[in-house]
Amino acid sequence: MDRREQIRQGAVKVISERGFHEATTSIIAGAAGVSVGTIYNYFRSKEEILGYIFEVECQRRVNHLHSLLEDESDPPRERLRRFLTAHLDRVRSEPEIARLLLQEFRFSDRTEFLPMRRFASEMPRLLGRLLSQGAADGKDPTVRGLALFGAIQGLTTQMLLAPDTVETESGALVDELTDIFLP
Amino acid sequence: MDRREQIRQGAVKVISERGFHEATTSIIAGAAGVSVGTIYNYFRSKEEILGYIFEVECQRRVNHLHSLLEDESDPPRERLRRFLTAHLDRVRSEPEIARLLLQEFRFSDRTEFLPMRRFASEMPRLLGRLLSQGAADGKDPTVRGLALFGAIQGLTTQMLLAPDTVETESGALVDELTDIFLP
Amino acid sequence: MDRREQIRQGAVKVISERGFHEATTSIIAGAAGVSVGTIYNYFRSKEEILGYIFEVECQRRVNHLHSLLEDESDPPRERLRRFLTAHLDRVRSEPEIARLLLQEFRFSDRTEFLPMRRFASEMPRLLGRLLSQGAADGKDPTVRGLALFGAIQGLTTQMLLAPDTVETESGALVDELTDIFLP
Amino acid sequence: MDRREQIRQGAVKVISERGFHEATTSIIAGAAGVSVGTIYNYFRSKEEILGYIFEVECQRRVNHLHSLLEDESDPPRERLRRFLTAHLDRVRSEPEIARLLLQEFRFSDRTEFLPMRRFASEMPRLLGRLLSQGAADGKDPTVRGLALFGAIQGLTTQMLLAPDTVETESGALVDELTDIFLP
DNA sequence: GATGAATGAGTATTCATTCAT
DNA sequence: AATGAATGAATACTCATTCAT
Repeated sequence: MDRREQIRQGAVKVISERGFHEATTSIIAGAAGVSVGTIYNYFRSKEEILGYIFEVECQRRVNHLHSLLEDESDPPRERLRRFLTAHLDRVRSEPEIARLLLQEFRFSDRTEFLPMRRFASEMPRLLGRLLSQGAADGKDPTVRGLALFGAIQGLTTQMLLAPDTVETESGALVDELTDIFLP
Repeated sequence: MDRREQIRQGAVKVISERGFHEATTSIIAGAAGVSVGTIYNYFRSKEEILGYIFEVECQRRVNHLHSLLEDESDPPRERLRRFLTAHLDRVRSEPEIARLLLQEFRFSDRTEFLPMRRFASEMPRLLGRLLSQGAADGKDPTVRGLALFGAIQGLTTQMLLAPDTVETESGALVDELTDIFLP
Repeated sequence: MDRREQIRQGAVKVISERGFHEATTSIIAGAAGVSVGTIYNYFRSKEEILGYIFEVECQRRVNHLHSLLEDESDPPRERLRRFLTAHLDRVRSEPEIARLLLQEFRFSDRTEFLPMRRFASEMPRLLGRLLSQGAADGKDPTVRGLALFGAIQGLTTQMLLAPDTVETESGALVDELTDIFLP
Repeated sequence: MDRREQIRQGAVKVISERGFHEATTSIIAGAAGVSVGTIYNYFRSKEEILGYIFEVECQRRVNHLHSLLEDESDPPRERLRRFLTAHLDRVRSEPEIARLLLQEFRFSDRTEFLPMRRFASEMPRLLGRLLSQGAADGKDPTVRGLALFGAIQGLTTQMLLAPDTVETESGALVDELTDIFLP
């Protein structure tokens, strides 16, 4: 039984529901099915748990985008659609993690939060590259990458906050976003 | 002297620097030039201060957008540019407030955080309306509004986190965003 | 009401009974008649309380010895007797403090424990000076000072540990000690 | 391999460096080259280890003094000198143990600390007997025994705390102490 | 016997909030 | 209204001890 993973899962559940600060170590321990002490056999601090959650989830997303960029068999437009679809699916299937990622982002430069920072700089860069493959107009892709990254966050936030206002089915959402950024 | 305003200003300074949770009431009181006790004569709780900050700042932004919508003398594209320019200027002149707004957003549905929620639903709606005035293609403007709102947030975040990666001058940024959303 | 003093007294009682480590802040607070929080309005930490206790008590003893040294109207032998008598009286009237001083002495060089260290170096020096006034044999008084200081501690310890084995009345004890060190 | 002894030695090292309370069982285990669990196969509790350390070290000292008392071939003065010399040598060669003995003495009457208590009552008694053999003045040797015992402790403490203030070589120290107590 | 992962009671410290002055 | 001392609930983290392997 992988304790570190077990604790991570308990923490995701609790933190996404109550926020990091209201998620006490003892509640996390309860949700993970271990005792408080055990948490500290696998993590140096409560914050390290949050850092680890980001590490795992961010890596997952960055990896996916990387693989789409390397695979050049499909046109960029198609690859963007695939990424957006996968993202929205993940939001719908694991809303707690999405909520946690959006909510618990920390500006802080503590090492525990480095993965968050790297994620926030890497994703826009990669998205920018994808866009510039699609619209080879020679422009600096930075701004468009950031805009797309932000747009995705904006839509995700809305889906989590007020799902009924974004009733559009995933497919249509993806179409619209794609049209905006790769018209 | 408007005590409530005085306290709000102290709180903005302190919270934007240290985050809401590390901003103790006594530090806020110090920054505001009042005593802890006085805070509680004007606010029911520490969270109410945060709520009030959002109320003021969000209202300011919503009002501006409203006025742009009502004034139909200029074409939508021009009005969008004006809004984006004003926004970026505000970020550059009051980065602490921008940081605070981005960082302290709460999903929670406590009444104290209602202004945040309303802001997060009102702004995309208004932005959507502006966009649909510009591209009267009959499509539901919801998604585009959310995307633009998110894009603005994404750029703002980056400007605060890593200003040197978004060296583009305000004008160019505005141009690019406008081109994306009202091509 | 002098809170710092009030807390010091509560702490002396509790620490002398249970030892520093078993004396929890909440028990100290209870004994002092204040709440835990109040302790931290007057002391930075639990250890600072111990430091303060030593500061007060050590100062008291050092001062007394100083005054005896300055007053040269009586012969050294008489002054030594007066010091010993005063010391034994204090042990009998405030055994908890004596116990605490003997028990909680810390080798540690944390600033909180500086008063203890200074006490442990100052007293032997002063006692040595007193002895050398009495037996002007030109010898270095260091060793005799330390020996006397230690002898006093030894007797005190025994009086606290097993009072019945040192049944000798104070006067006789003082006589014997004086005879040993100023024969 | 005598596990109990092995653990005792690890504990002496760790406790003398960090103090009993900061010496965690796991650090002791590490220093002893066994695992935490093993400690509890040989000791009922952490405190029992401390008790055992005192038992061994105190016994060693008491035995030595006993043997000096029984061997009446040398005059008492010479025997006192031999004891003091041996003691100071031991302090210089094993300062950690001396430090531990001085620092971790417990007034508590828990059985674990009985050896300390017995030591603190036995040694002065034996020292008193030695002194009374040397100065057969018929006086009760109790006080002088306690005084000598305390004096030895006082000098030892100083040697450990501030070795440079007691630069006198061992021989001279012994001479002075002997002169004081057996003039 | 040896191990070391799991346990959870125990504790110093913080800080929002109150209320007597 | 303004103050700030007093409050005590709340919480992260430690570590002696146990016990299944």
